[in-house]
Amino acid sequence: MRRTTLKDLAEMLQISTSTVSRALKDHPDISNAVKMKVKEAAETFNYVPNDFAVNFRKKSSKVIGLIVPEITMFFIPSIINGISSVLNKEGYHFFILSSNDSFETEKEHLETCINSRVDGILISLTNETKDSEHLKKLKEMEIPTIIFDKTVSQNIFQSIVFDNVKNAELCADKLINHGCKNILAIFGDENLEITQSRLVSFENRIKQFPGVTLNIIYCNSTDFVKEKLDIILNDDSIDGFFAMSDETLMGLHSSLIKRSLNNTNKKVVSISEGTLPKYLDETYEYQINDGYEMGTFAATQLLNSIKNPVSGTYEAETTVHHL
Amino acid sequence: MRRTTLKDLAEMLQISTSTVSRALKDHPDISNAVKMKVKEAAETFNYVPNDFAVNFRKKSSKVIGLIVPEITMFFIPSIINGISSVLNKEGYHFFILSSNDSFETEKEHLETCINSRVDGILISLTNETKDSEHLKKLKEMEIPTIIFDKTVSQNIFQSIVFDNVKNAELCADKLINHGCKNILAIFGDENLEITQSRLVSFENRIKQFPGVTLNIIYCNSTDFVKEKLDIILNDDSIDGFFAMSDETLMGLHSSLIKRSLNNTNKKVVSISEGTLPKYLDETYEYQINDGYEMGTFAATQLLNSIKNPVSGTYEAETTVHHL
DNA sequence: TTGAAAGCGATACCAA
DNA sequence: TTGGTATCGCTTTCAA
Repeated sequence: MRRTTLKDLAEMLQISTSTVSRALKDHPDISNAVKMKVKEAAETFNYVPNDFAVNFRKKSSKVIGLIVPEITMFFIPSIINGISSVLNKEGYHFFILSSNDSFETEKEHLETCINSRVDGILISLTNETKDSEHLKKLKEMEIPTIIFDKTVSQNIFQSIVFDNVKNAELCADKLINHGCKNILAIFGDENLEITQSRLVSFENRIKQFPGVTLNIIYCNSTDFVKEKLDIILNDDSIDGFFAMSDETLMGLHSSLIKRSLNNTNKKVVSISEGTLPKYLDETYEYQINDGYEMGTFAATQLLNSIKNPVSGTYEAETTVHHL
Repeated sequence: MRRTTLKDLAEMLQISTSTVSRALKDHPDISNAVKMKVKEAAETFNYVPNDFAVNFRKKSSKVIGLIVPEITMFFIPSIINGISSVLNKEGYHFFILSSNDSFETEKEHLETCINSRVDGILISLTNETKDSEHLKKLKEMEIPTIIFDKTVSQNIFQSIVFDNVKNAELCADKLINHGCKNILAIFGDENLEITQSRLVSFENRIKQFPGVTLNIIYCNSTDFVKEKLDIILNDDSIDGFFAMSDETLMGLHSSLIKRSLNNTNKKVVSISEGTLPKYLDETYEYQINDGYEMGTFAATQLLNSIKNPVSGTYEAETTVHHL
């Protein structure tokens, strides 16, 4: 079914398309009589402006590309909510593209974003991504981009990350304050920067307390956590646990309840996105990485740089924000 | 920065834009010499076709609108993965729009989809949505639409739902087979069709076994589950639990471990999306509603009706698929 | 084998 | 206050 266009209305009313266009958006130049006539016709013929054509004309798609390494249940829903809340208000939409933890797919998605002329990009990098070479093209094409959560050390765009150092230290403090003497810390993929930063700060913090023993394990999946813990938990002297993420926490939780070790005096502290914790054991303690907040912040920063484009490289463009 | 256009290339090479356009897509009419020349120029000047303009010209946005009642951690990630997997392969993208459980917002999102000329819509309705009046416009405008998961009884489009009757019955059977005699069933919002269909079939099934007692509670939030269970669990004679969803299951789980009632001979059976269960108690049993599968199926059906548009109303259009 | 030109639906400048 | 017209970037028919 052909939809009514400006031209259709113009022909029906025997006036020009320019007049119709202006009447529809209450341009002051147009007489009230004409405005009325046009609006009435638009109403009766069910005229709907074609945003697609408008954006094309205005050279702005009003679309943002969101590229994430994977669609996880812990982080993605909250970050989507955060992003939506600021973008929708401003008339923007966004595509979700999942790299499925593949650097190649990430590159393809970037091409897709470029081809479809997104107005900006929000990207969280895959574990396979080691540098930001492939992002330079975006810089050349002057496509506003914000990197969030998973990033690399060299920044050519603004990036937004959680304050891993602070969070890991605070978790360490909680265990110490609870009087734990024999701590088991569970980390994720050893190669990730996110793991390393949490590891170093947690470890350093614990080391400041001489009487405390620290054991560390790395598990890049929830199942792996369970597997390792099945053995480790035979050591009943462990009195404190640290999980660096929701994924590791879930493995830990599963193992503890299996052996009925929850509800004991063993303390569990974790860095978490925050949605899940309310479903687990109420005695666990958390340091929250708020995905919603990251989403709103990232989207806001992106809209800012879309509205105030800068040419060349400024310091402000490569700022790292700690949440 | 202005991006290189077809016209730019044409001017540089002193040939027409039509020739450039055809050369770039290996049209048989074009001589190899010209093709080479054009492709080389395109390469050196970093030419990227403007999908936006192409789609505009072709009157197809290659965009699907995904409207969901809310962004939950249980269902949304898997359904997004399912949808992505089929759409991306076909060169389509999709917007996510969350109605935040508001009928008004749902209507607004539909307008948005219409305005931005999406090629099709995938929609799951809010709890507030009582009929499909507001969807008729889509029918008039011939916008291919599929309703999934949360739907209403009158269908003017194809819909895809989980087989609630079957799943609830199978869960009942599992409890019975385990020898449970005093069952507590936890349901969500009493007003939802999804609740009613599960309720009726579960109840009917249990009633077929005379010696079995069934208690039912309704809780429209995880917290509410915990609250109610805090009292109910004083009744130690309950030997079987049924949770109708991930949300209710999480409340149940939380309450059980709090009282160390997991790992006992009490049986827990639940209808679940499937991602979460592997993190909980390994003795729980599930009947899976696979979100990924629903996503792929819905997207596939949608692409079908985009490719084979039908005018008027056919029976096939209003089919209800049970997953 | 190539080019000219119309057109997708809207906007905005310049005239009148 | 209104109309004419070029234009956004590309595709596609019709002619040459």
